[in-house]
Amino acid sequence: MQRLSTFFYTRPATLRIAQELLGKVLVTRFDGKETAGRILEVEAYLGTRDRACHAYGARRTPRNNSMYATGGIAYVYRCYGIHHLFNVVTNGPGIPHAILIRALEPLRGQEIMQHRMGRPVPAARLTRGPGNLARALGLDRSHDGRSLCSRDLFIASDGIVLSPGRIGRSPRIGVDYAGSDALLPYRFYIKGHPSISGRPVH
DNA sequence: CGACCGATCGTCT
DNA sequence: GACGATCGGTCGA
Repeated sequence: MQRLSTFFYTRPATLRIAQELLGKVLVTRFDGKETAGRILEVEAYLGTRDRACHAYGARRTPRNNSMYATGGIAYVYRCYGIHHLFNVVTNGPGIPHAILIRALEPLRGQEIMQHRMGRPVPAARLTRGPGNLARALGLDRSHDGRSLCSRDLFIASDGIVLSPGRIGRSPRIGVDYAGSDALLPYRFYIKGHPSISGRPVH
């Protein structure tokens, strides 16, 4: 397992990074409990001119402040008062790009994930959907702004390389309020995987 | 299968 | 005071 370096995240190529994150492994080691999952589905949010992005119009508030930091940190926010959504901040300082992680394939610590969900959950649904996976990995607002090159929070490559033909692409989910930007094809996923959220568009 | 609905609360207007 | 980058359950076709 090779941990991704700061350089991976700070490149000014968020759409490329989004695709490269597919197949990588997100790991948390909180409270001595290791949980890990392979990234199956992501969405890119491209800063101040993207209506679906929290930084649209250069909006900067206490909530989205970490988007403006340099790449390689987490942006975690609360959604609908219930869920936490985990993002990877990319690009250089002052450029508020981020990639939402939408689905994982559970690899390690499934017992711990089950316990965190607080109710019986089928294995395939444990880390399907951004709210579910954040909960399963123990991610919450307290991790906002944390480095993704930490001992207890990081993304690694285990050498698995996806052929381009296995990557699907579609508009982002749940951003109808974004007008024409809701149509931008900034969602990427591994085709045909049972833990993909929403409906794959081929 | 698709449509709809309630939960629940921090954030911003 | 309104609103979500969601989720799971329910209802009807």
